Amino acid sequence: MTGATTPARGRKRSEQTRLAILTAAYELTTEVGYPDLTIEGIAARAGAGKQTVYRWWPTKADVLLEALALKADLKVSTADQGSFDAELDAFLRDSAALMAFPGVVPVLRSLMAEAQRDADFRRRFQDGFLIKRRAAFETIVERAAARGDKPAHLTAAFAADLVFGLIWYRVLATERLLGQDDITAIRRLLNEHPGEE
Amino acid sequence: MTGATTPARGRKRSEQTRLAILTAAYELTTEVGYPDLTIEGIAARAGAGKQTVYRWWPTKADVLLEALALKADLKVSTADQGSFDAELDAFLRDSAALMAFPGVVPVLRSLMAEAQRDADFRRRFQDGFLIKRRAAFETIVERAAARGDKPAHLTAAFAADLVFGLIWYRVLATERLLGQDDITAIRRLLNEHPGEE
Amino acid sequence: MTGATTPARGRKRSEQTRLAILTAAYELTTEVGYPDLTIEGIAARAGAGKQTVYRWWPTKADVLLEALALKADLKVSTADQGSFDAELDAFLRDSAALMAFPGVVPVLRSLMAEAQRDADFRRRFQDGFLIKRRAAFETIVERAAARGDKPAHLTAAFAADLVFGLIWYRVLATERLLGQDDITAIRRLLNEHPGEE
Amino acid sequence: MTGATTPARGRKRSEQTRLAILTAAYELTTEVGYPDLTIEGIAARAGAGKQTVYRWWPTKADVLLEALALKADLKVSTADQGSFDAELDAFLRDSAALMAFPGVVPVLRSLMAEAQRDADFRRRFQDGFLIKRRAAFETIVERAAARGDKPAHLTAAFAADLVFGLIWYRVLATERLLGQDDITAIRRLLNEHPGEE
DNA sequence: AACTAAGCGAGACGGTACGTCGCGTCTTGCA
DNA sequence: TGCAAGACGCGACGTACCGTCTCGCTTAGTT
Repeated sequence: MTGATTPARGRKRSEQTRLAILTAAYELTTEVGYPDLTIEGIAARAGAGKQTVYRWWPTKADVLLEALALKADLKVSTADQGSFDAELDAFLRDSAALMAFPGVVPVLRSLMAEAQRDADFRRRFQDGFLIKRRAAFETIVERAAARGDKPAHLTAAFAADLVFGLIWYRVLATERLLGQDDITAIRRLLNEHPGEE
Repeated sequence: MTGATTPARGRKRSEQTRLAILTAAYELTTEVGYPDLTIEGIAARAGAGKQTVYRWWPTKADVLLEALALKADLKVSTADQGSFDAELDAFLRDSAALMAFPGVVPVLRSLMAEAQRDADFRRRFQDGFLIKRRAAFETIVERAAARGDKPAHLTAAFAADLVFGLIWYRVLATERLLGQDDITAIRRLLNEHPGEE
Repeated sequence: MTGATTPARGRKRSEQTRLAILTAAYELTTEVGYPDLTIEGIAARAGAGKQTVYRWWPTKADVLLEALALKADLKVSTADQGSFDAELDAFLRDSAALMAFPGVVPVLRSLMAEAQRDADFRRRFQDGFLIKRRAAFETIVERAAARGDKPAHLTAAFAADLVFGLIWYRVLATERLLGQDDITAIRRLLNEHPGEE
Repeated sequence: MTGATTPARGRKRSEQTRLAILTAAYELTTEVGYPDLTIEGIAARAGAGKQTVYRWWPTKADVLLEALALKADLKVSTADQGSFDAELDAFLRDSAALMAFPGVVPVLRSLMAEAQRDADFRRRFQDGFLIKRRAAFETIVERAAARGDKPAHLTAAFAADLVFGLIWYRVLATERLLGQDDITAIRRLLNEHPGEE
């Protein structure tokens, strides 16, 4: 049971409006950029009232966070591929693919930026995005450990910090996105000499 | 000569006002947070006119970037310490020390966030902060390479991406700042099996 | 029969809800004032839905107009008292008594104000309130004329304008309500030299 | 001396903008009516910012009150004309003329309506309009008293209540404005038999 | 010493988005 | 069909800052 909430009186939330708002937010971000994205603009483009936006999302960043899930495939493969290296490769390719979706990189930048400004959104962004992806990665490392496949001295947490650090640093601080050479370099780094001496 | 500008007629820029503005900006950021930092607020707190702020800085982020240099020691040791590992250790300790300055972490977060929103400021932030620190780190790696001290397969650029990635990821995406254990882990990672072929 | 409407299908109008709405409107007006009186507020206080209010009254002013009849005694004595002066006295006392009902003066002010803004309500207010009271007064004057009791040069309409003008002006433009001295002054004015030619 | 206010620093108020706002308010009222008059609309029509309106006037009614003085001739003749009746006649003609100005009657209705809703504006309306006109009228009556020209039993205050009551009642509660016959009737009423017995 | 530029604090200006509030309409499900 | 609940499109509210623009004053050189 999901709680004894009152049995849903009154008019129901319009799914059509919800989608119109999410789409409008995503498109507007790519068109005018996040700083010029406004709740007013989202509502106007979606043919919705401002109140309707405010009723369901606390900030424009939250709209965008939900829109991201609607527009881009956020799934990360964590299937057992037999070896740590193969799973790592799959994970990194998935990540690169996500960022190749049109509009995703600017949205990610904007959300991370917003997370620096708004402590409440920071938490929602961590819970709704960062932690999920991190958990997927850590699953891989832990399976590798169970398999005896993992380099020594490499905790799952530290490996995650390294990998996500690299990805995010590239996005936030440089203009160089993750390429095949980077994937190769990471795989070599994390696989080197799994504590054999 | 950097241009034959007319030899400074009229009243000179007030250094006192400049410092008052930088101090006001830094303090206000720690007090109310970057999003609630306003040019109006800075000017009022500094006892200055808005025009004076706009005359010398394009955005509030630029004021803060300059204030950071005023308030915190941005120097990084790049002195030759004989070994890559020793210099790496010194560099990481310097970095951790910078972030221990009161108010520095919130300011760094805010500047990086602003760099995601404002493409012009992004460039100024990269040139005025990110690239400088990166150059210092790369100097260390290159000296190690010259010394034959550097791990194989590790370019200076990739090492820098890894290290700064880790540092920034911790600041931006988590609440865990760089600790002694992290420094140890990085040193081990970057020193492992130096050039075994 | 007033029309061959289908003989009332479905649920009947709830008298209880009607009274709850009228009472809520009246009380809210005295508590927060007419400008802050809202349909939403009335419905909420009455435990009714907004739709129910809109179904039966076009505007909040109309609710209040009906509530006035519920809360205050709107009856004016027009009984034949033998003389114009006696009937005038009774009429003026009734009027003063009405305005002594708690909450009546603010409501009258609000309704008259609304009548200036909304042409449709203006008509309903005139028909449902102003004209009725005016008719009562003119009845008195006309009976006086029939009796030979009426001052010369005094038409019923002009006398009504004078009397209602005085009463309303006091309410709308001053803080001085009608007192005994005013009643005396009016009686003297309207009775002076009755038909001396 | 008009007070030791600080000696006017900063940019001065723009008289041009002030007039544009007053004109816009007056015109909009005649075009869309007072209820649909909005500060936003006034500012937009005047080519001004909303803040500029709010800086100088507390409510739209105050804008209109000041606009009235700009647009209509509010002067009332109180010159000594030798007799009470002549001065009364002049006063009533002036009043009728004011209300013949295009747009004045709707504005007066709106201001009086607003004075019923907003206690603060009520005071400003009384001080800035009602009391001034009343004072003019009472001057006339008092001069008549000094001249021995005034009817007995007629105080200046009561006469003012009667006259302004009639005028306002006509405007607020009826569609019949003050005409020549009304002026005649009032003159007769206030002049009749000046207490000669 | 008089003149001429700036720089400066102050603050009014035209804008624009904010987040809130109430409007009047429209489901939705129960009586 | 009436009704309570409540989501919806809409649009004005009054506020907050934006970045620009006078103002009058101060502070330097330049004549």
